[in-house]
Amino acid sequence: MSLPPPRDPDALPGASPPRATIADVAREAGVHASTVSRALNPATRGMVTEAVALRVAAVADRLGWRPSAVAAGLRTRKSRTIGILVPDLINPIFPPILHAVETLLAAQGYATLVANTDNDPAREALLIERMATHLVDGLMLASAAAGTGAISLCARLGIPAVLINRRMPEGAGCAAVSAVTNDDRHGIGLAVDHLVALGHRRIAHLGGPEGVSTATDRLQGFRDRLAQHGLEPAALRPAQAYTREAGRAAMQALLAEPGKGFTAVAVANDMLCLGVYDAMEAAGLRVAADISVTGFNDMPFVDRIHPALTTIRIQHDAMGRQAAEILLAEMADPTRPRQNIRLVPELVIRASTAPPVQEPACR
Amino acid sequence: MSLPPPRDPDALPGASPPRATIADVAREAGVHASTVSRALNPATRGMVTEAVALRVAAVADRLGWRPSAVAAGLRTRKSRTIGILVPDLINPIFPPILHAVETLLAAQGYATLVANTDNDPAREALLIERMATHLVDGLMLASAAAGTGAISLCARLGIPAVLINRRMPEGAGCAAVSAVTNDDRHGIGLAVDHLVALGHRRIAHLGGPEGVSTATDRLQGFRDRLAQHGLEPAALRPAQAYTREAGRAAMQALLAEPGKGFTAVAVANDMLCLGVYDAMEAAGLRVAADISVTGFNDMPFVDRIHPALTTIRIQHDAMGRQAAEILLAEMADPTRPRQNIRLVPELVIRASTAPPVQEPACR
DNA sequence: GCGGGCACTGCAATCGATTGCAGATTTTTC
DNA sequence: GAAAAATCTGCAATCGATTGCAGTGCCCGC
Repeated sequence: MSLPPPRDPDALPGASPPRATIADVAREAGVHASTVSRALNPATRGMVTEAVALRVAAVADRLGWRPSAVAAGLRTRKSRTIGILVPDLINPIFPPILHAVETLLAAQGYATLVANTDNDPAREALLIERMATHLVDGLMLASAAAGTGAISLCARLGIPAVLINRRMPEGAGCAAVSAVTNDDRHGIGLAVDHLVALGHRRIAHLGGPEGVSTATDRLQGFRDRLAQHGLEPAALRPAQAYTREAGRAAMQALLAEPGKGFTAVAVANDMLCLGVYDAMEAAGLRVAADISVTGFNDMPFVDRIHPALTTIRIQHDAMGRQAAEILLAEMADPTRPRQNIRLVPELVIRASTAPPVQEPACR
Repeated sequence: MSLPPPRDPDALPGASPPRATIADVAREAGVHASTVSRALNPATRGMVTEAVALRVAAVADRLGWRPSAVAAGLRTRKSRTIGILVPDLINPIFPPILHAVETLLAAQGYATLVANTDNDPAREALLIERMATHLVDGLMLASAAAGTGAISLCARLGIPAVLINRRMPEGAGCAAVSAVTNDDRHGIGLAVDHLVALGHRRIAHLGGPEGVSTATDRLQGFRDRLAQHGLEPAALRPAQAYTREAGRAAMQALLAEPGKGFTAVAVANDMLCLGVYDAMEAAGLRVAADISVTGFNDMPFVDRIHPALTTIRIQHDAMGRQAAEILLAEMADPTRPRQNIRLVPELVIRASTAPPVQEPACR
């Protein structure tokens, strides 16, 4: 077991005890610093005699030596640090993903640098630059939206990156970066199938913010599946952001739209659904009874909102793990072919969907 | 504006373009590297002639030079990185706190290393060691529980630390570390007052895991305030952890307890309340109508669960900001007296509390 | 018994920036 | 106009670990 380095008896209360360095260990063990380095690094340990390795390890332990990731990083140009950018940690779908990523990376000895972009491309670029400054070995981007230069910035900086939950549009350098996403088209299709099976014919879509792959894919999937059922969208409207407030505003607008009327709305994201509930409550409409609502993500606690949300469950955990694994693999071999993984989501039926009433509640 | 460094035309696809160093800038600008360093560092820029500084800055910009935090850190022993340890990022009270911390620190040029301890003291110690390895300038601990050596480990490693949301027990080295917490005793008192005002006389407490300051303070506050009303606790039971499942188990046990019976339960934490709702549903009891429930934290979305939770709202944002400010101040001046800040929470009345029924629903 | 080969270990350079010190230049002052 | 002071800038060491190369010693085979 390691002991703390001996405290300097007359050290100032605020002064930290000087950490033992590799040179201290070398002196104490009677060998050269380079030998210490080799003995203590599992990868090079075979290069030194067993006896020396043991002695060095014992001394290092006694002195409480800890490697300096900074010094090693300067020489090796690797920091054993991975950066993770999320648009907004407050959105509860991210913590589970992050947890999976962090757990896997920590087991491999990596530390994770986490930052919020707040959906601001300028801030995103700044944070990537800053992470480059800290010499991150790789980046996980849960924040990338079309048009932000995030991917090309990473490429320019020479930082391996993978996308989580979002992907680049087909064609546009799609092959340049790996991504682990949900099969968003299929997912929203499940919601449409469910609503149609319940008897709904006038179905609206409340989408995500433009430029975000989850939004465009879900919109696309919505139209396609509806068409397969021989139906037309009853109404379409994107939210300004994936927030509760944006969901409320968009639903309010949808309800105010003249004409058509709809008996169900497939919403692009659970967070938006909270706003949809708010808007419906304000308009005196009942979820399920008047208008059926489906979400997307099955984020924590939506089983406890009222009425419990019918939604599409995604694989947070697998998403985080797979993305981390791909990143590690690409760091080890940058020429590795890029991957585009789609995890398949499933429908979770709860209480926010019901057969339509005869007369559409909304106009 | 900064331009990317010129691409090497025959660079391998996987090869990253070599970053410009301070020496490159020095050569190009016709000055010594030390002058470049001084010219580019805002703090030392005054030591250099304006004209030289401008010229160096121009060259640096043209070459796309970015400082290497790693190299600078090696020399200065500062990484411009702050570590943050949370017990479990999935608990939604942490993301808002983290967001506030991250935003404030990022504005000061700090990056944040985030890790989950999963409530495991061994993992916590390991992570602290690893962060020390990465030379973090300071640590924010949202995970500290009594008995873990986290604080003394930080002290031994010479890393300034502040506690968030949790604090050390009085006496036990309480002065050794600053903490920003809620006034948990007062907070739970508000819940008790509210329940008593509604007419409840048989009130139970479902507490947090033992050894965690939020749990002991809230328990203490519960007893004290109840005593002030001339009442005794109807029942007391700690949960094993701050999780939904632990809440369910504890509530189930509470409901099975023979004797007394209670018409209301003050729960130590919103997350536990979700489990309480689960247990009551399973037992065929209605929240509010049969047993009133109060939470703590006002975490996101509890206004949308059914029935909407009456709870104690804490100041996430202020908590994060103040803790970050204190940490920065203590990093700048380690002899600074420690602070113990208690933020005052407020009661948010929703639908999970109601006057008691005549006959206690539970036994 | 001698040379070749192998297995260790030490030497010294290196990563990229910072900083105490000293030298050089300019400015100030008498 | 010279001495003193102030202002810049360069030199070189330094932070702590890694690693290519060279050297030493040992073992083995012929």
